[in-house]
Amino acid sequence: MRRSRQEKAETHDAVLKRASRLFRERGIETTSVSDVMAEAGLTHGGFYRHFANKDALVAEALRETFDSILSQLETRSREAGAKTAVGDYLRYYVTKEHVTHPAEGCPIPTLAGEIGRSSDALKSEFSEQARRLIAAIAEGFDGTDQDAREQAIRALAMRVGAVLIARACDADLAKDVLASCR
Amino acid sequence: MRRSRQEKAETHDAVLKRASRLFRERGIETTSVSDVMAEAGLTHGGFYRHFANKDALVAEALRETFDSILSQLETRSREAGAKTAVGDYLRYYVTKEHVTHPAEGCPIPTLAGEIGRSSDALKSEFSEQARRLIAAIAEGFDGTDQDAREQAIRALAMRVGAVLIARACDADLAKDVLASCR
DNA sequence: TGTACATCAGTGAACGCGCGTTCACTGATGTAC
DNA sequence: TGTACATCAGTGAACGCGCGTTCACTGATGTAC
Repeated sequence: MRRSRQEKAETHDAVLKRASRLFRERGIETTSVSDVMAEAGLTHGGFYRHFANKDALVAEALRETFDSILSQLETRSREAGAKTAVGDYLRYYVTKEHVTHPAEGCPIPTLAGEIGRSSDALKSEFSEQARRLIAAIAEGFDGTDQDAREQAIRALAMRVGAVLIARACDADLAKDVLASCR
Repeated sequence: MRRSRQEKAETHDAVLKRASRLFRERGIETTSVSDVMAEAGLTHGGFYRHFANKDALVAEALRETFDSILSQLETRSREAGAKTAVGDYLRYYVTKEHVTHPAEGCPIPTLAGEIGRSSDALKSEFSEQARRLIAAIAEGFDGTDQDAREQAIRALAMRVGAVLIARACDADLAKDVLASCR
């Protein structure tokens, strides 16, 4: 039952994409290796042909998640300019759509809590990705580089907090939180 | 070995206070009933004389946590006025102290992610407590009630996001995030 | 106030369960000639 | 190009472990008289 190199690469990619969605939807600790493999149509045993352990999957899935978000942002930026791209992203960030569909959304509100309690290696991976996102958002702001970066951090932080709170609230309060942070 | 009514109440309170700290420090899912009981100097078996199940502990501990924070805020508000009390709280929120000591800090950055994925009952409890905190923070802002409330939500959301991100980052990025959100 | 009995706070062994990880196995793919 | 053998992707049973929860038990507290 050995698979070709290409088939292996396809499996690896599929596992990563399923993991990326599941982690954002259910959290890291609450998503099992078996869950991820089953979602990719496989059994859990084969997992260790692709990843050293669950931590390695988490790190790789995190990179994959940010890669996907950043590449969308860059594409839109080339099409319509950085200001529009960033404006659209920040507008989408505080929508009901984003709050109710974490699997397709930003990993920060869902995963940052758990990452904060995990290994330095994962924190370091997260930091790298967060820096990239902040830099991309800063492209949409005016002023000196330093100034734009600070504005980007504030814009992101407020929206991360808003989505985090909105997801933990009843519909009524969630609505107020989103409206106030628009 | 039966204990008096007062001793039972003291035990209940101790368990709640330990749970409040542990949940904020390690997260809900990652803190076991045994951990909490051991921290209170007891064995796990007695837990069910105090709580129907772990969910009930989580809900009660969440209320206890917010009660404690709000009572501190109110005391300070009576001493120095709402503006100063709220100003102090928001300043403390984005300090290194708060980032590195989650056990004594606000439960929102640590627990909101997990609460968002849990039962409606817990979300409803969280919503009630969040509304109280928002109302207390709004006391420190000017304008109409509606206006002050929206400012309070924005101020809280940005700081929740900042602390959440800072805890998941390396020291370098954490510093920038806190500085930008001050 | 004293006594007899019921109650129940806390203990520690035990339960079923799902977790991350390991491993012997299968058979198609990769490689060396 | 064909053949023989080594490799290894994926399977599914098995592992040790810690979890939430249950339960028989102990003996001090609470209550009824």
